[in-house]
This record gives sequence, structure tokens and C-alpha cells, in this order.
Amino acid sequence: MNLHESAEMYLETIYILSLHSQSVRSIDVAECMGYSKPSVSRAVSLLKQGGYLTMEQDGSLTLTKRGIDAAKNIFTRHNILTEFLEKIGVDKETASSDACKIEHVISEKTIKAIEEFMQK
Amino acid sequence: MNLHESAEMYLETIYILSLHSQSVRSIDVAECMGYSKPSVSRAVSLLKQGGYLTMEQDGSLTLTKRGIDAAKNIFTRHNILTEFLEKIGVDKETASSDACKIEHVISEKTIKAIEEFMQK
DNA sequence: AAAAGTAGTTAGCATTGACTAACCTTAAGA
DNA sequence: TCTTAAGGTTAGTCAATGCTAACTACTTTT
Repeated sequence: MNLHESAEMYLETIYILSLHSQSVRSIDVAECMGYSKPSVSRAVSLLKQGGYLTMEQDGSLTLTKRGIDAAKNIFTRHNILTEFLEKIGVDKETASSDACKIEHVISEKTIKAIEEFMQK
Repeated sequence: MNLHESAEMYLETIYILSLHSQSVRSIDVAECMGYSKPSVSRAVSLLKQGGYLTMEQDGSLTLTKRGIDAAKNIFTRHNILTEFLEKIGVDKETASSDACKIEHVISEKTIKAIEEFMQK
């Protein structure tokens, strides 16, 4: 299963929500992303199929190792990009929202280059 | 008409081709982008509808002022991003291919910030 | 002139990823 | 207990954007 951009966003969102809360449900994801319940329901079911998460009987979502790895990867990219954009003078909000779009399309090589640039 | 990412790519391609050739036809665009004729045909017809270009009887495409403006905007973004990525150590090919994806999603503010950064 | 190639279009299909409407189940309140 | 609310799912729709198959209209070649 190749992770599409939307799947990456769902995983990232679930991951971030789980950092701040014991339990993450589909409805929380929908609320956070501004999507409808059915949209999240379908996405979650695809992620379940792909082995990225499991759902308890009470509806709470748990990322598998695979899900956590993927989510962390995107989240890290997001943070590197945001930090970088802020460093070159972009305001916090724009930096984060642009990072959110760039994080899905940029190559590993470029992320590495930005990381190295930041260390100087 | 809000320009979608694909429309931007078509305009940019037509613009670049027109820099190197007297006449740009749909088939040239298809060849250049690796798309099928029907895909280009439909895209061109949408761009025509949107007032971004006209098509002569012989099939050659001419960007309108509106089309040129939009194409130049994307092309400029592309060049700024590519130059920037190369500057921080990304190889030419990766820089260009990443720029091609980022150019459609990045905000004006961020482009400005990168431009300013480059001037230092 | 007949055949073949070139360029564009039309029709219809697939995928991604959002939506609404409507339904089910379970828990909470009157 | 009956009703209501909350959360999740199913079914079906829509738009964007790619595709193939097949058609049309010219032009070129034999």
C-alpha cells in the first residue's frame, strides 16, 4: 500500500492528537481536520486495511508501529520545514500551513539538505 | 475560474515551449508532459474557456495576456525554488523536480521570503 | 485516387478524495 | 421506559485529472 497524501495527513493528525490526549476517535480527527464523519470513517478503514492502525470496540484509534513510523516521518518533515521557513522570515502561521503542503511532495534529499542547512 | 495545479502545469509548459519554438501545438504539450492527446485536448479546452489561451485553425496555441501572466508567475516560482534548492546543496535534477511540486502549493509570502534570502 | 499518417476531439472509464443523506448501536436523560 | 444524542458506517454523488478506444479532418505518400 502506497501512502497517498491524504493518508499521510490522517496519520499525522492522529499522531498529533494522540500526543495531547489518551484517546483519539474518528470524530476527533474529523473535528481537527474539518472533514465529515464519513470521510474520516473511510480513511480510517483504509488505514486499518493497510495495517497502519487498529480501532478498539469503543472507537478509539491506535497507531501500529507502521502507522507511528509513517506519522513521525511526516511530522518530522513538517517540523523541519516550519522551523526552516520561520528562520528565513516567514510568519509562524504561514510557515506551518505551507509546511503542511510541502511535506507531502518534497524528496528525502531535499529534506536532508534543509536539515543540514539548519544546523549551520 | 480558479487555476488548479494541473492547469498551472499546462500553462507553464506551453509558455516554456513557446520560448523555444514559433508554434506550440497540443501534441507538443502532450509529448513534453508525457500525457495523452485527449488529456491535453481537454485541458486546452478548459484553458480556452477560462480565457488563458486561444487556438488557431492550424492548432497552434497562443497564450493570452492572462495566460502569460499566470505562466510567468509559476515559471518564476519554479526558477526561484530551483535556484534556492541548488544553493543549499540539492542536485540540479532533484531541485528542479521538487521545485515543480512546491511551486503550486507554496504561498506568496514564502516565495518572497525565499527571494529575499537569496539576495543575501 | 487510395492508403497511411498526423493532429485534434468525443465518449467513456478509473482513481483519489471530498461530500450529504440516512441508518445502526449504544449511552444518557426525562 | 421512551427519547434523544453521539459516534460510526453504508450508499451514493461529485469534481479533478489521468487513461484508452475510436472518430474526424487534413495532409502526405505511393
